[in-house]
Amino acid sequence: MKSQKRRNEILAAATECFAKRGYHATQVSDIIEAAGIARGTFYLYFESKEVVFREILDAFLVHIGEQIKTIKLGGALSPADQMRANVERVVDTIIDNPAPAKIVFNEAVGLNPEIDEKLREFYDRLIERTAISLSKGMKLGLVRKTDPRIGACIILGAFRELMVQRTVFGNSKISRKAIVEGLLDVLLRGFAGMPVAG
Amino acid sequence: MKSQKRRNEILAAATECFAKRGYHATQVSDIIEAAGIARGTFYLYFESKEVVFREILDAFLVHIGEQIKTIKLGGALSPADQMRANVERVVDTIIDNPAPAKIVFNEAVGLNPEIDEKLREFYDRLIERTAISLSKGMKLGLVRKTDPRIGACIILGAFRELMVQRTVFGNSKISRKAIVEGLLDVLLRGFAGMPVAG
Amino acid sequence: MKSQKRRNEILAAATECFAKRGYHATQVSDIIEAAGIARGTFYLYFESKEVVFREILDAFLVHIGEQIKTIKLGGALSPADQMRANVERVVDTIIDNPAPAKIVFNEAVGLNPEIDEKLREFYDRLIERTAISLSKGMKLGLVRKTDPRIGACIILGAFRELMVQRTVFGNSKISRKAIVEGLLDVLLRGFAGMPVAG
Amino acid sequence: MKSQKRRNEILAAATECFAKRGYHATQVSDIIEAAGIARGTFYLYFESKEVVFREILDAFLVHIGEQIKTIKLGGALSPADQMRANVERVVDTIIDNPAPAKIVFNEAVGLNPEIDEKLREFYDRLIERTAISLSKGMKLGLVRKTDPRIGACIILGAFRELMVQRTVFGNSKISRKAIVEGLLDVLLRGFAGMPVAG
DNA sequence: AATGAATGAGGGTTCATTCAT
DNA sequence: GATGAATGAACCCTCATTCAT
Repeated sequence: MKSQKRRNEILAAATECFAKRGYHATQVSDIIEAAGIARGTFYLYFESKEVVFREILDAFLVHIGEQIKTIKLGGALSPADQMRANVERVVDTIIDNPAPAKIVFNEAVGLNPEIDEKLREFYDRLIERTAISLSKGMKLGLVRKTDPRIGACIILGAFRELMVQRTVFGNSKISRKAIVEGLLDVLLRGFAGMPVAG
Repeated sequence: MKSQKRRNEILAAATECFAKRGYHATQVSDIIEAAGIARGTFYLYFESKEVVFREILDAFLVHIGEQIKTIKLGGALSPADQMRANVERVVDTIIDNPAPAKIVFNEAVGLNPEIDEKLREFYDRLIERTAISLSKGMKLGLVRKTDPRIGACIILGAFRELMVQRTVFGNSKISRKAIVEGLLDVLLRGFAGMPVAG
Repeated sequence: MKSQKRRNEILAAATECFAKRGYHATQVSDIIEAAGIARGTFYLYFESKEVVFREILDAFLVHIGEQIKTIKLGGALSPADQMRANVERVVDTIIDNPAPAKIVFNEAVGLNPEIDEKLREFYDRLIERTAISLSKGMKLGLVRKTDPRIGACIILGAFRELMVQRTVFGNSKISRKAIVEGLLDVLLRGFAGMPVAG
Repeated sequence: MKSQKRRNEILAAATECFAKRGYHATQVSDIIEAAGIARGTFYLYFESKEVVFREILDAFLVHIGEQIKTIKLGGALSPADQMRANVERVVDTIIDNPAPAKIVFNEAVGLNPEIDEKLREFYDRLIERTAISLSKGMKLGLVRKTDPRIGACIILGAFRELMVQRTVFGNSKISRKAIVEGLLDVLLRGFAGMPVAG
């Protein structure tokens, strides 16, 4: 109850610090100062600096994962609309949580093998799910025939880059709408201005 | 002469170490061991660990930058072919230099404000150039009308992701050809299997 | 009344902890867990961890001291029997209280100057009393002429070692009887198998 | 060579500190101050505070062990003389190295399970060897029939106590000669002033 | 130029003790 | 009396950098 609240305060303070300074540059001193607590209190709630970091990461990845619903046929929404809804939910989640997003994009890779593994798994699953969706779409004629895994990488990479621009570099000119519309438009129709032979 | 050779040996050793372990996890001890030199010798050639890292980064970014030629009209090659040539050169450069590539993708962001600034500049310039190319293409009717900066982010993000998969995760199933063809195919024509209204 | 009982519970729990893990390795957390009380409660009954330790030590030393009666002449028991009775009482006390015994043998020296001083005083008094008894015995011809303090050290050292074997190393093959008989036999008659010149 | 010398300097400084203040109370700061070196230098030669302690202990136990020669029959020296020589060598070694001796007697037990095990083994071997010697002596009629292990404990305990008095409590009134003569005299002939029935 | 022993600032973690409820 | 969350001084160890040889 109250203890949970204190825990969340520390988590929030740590998230801000990690986002602002990065993992290595943020000292436990920064976190406890930001949280307004004593050194010992920090260790009352978390085993170590690394554990806090991991928990922030985990929670955010889970949260993001929950925004992505598997696309189903025959429902009220068309596959394209379902996809758009997925994109919108994830974009909103990231825009609403810039600090953990920045941590994931910026700081998480290369810190330690376990964390790397966790991130890799998350990303692999994401690619896998996307590739499967593309494959289904191909069977239904909704998606052109391409290598689904390469396609998944392209989709996620494009998406990731737009989010990084917005979150890490703080380029807020890149609006929610521009991201969603641009992504869907380009990825669906391509850049080519006129039919390309091939 | 000989001194220049020694310098390059250290640089090479450091590149391997940074690629394998990341910036923070590689100690100066690792570098000098890999280079087969004494501790003091390292500091004869480089001011600090950070300076070596910066130099590796710089050299690679310059090298990559050199592979990208501005697309010109009216030459021997069509704009599309020039673009393809650009993509191929960059892909080859990255595939041939996996260690510095891994460093750039994995480790470079968040280390320190100066390095971040440098990376950001590099990336900004890349986006800028890409966006300008897209704009030109739009004027010529070669490229569909879209927000050129968003388009540039999508292109670079898609590209980056494919290279990360190959370099960082060591997924060598993603061949040079698959990258180039997949990227050009999808980005030019889009995923949509049939004309999309709108 | 009830308060006294709670105090004793804490004392007992602390004794077990100190005996099992040693002074430095037992944390206040161990004691309160063993006692089934809250952290603050511990400090209602004792000023500090060290004070508890001191109290355990004191009580045991007093208790041991009470088992040793000054040997008197002309009573119902011979001096030898009085000595034997002393030895038996102390052995029994130690065997019945292995935990505080282990603490005294194992942990008490070197912790802090005050405790050291207290132990030293106790031991000095023990040696003094033993030496005086030996001196008296010498005057009466019951004890051979030797340096009484050296003699006292030998007696107490031999005794101590047997008790340590039993208590600290848990060597229960060393029975009460073996200790008492062995000690009296050897110390009275010596190891020599045949009269030794000198 | 020079490095070995520095190592020994640190070892010597640490030995003094441990002897003076005890293991827990001596900080690495104390050792480096005593050795006149910087903090990092300490860790250049030893992994940790505990490792230095262990090394001091080990070296001293080995050294002591080397002073004790197995008693042999039929040589130039009688068994009694060999025993006396053993006692004299060990007493001299301890008197000449009061600091490590104090550490072994005072500080070593209860620090950590591994160290405890090592000390216990050393002591067990000592008791074993002594018990075997006593057994042999009994067969030859040189030693009266008693439980050899109890006898060994008595001998070692008596010896230990005399050395503790001298080393730990700094009681230099207990001279080398008094220790050797007192020990041999009492242990061989016993305290009894006149034949004791039994 | 090369060496490697020496340096010491810096930071994460522990745990006995306190105090508001 | 009892509780347990909060405190913060204390201390060990790391590692980039220096400098005498």
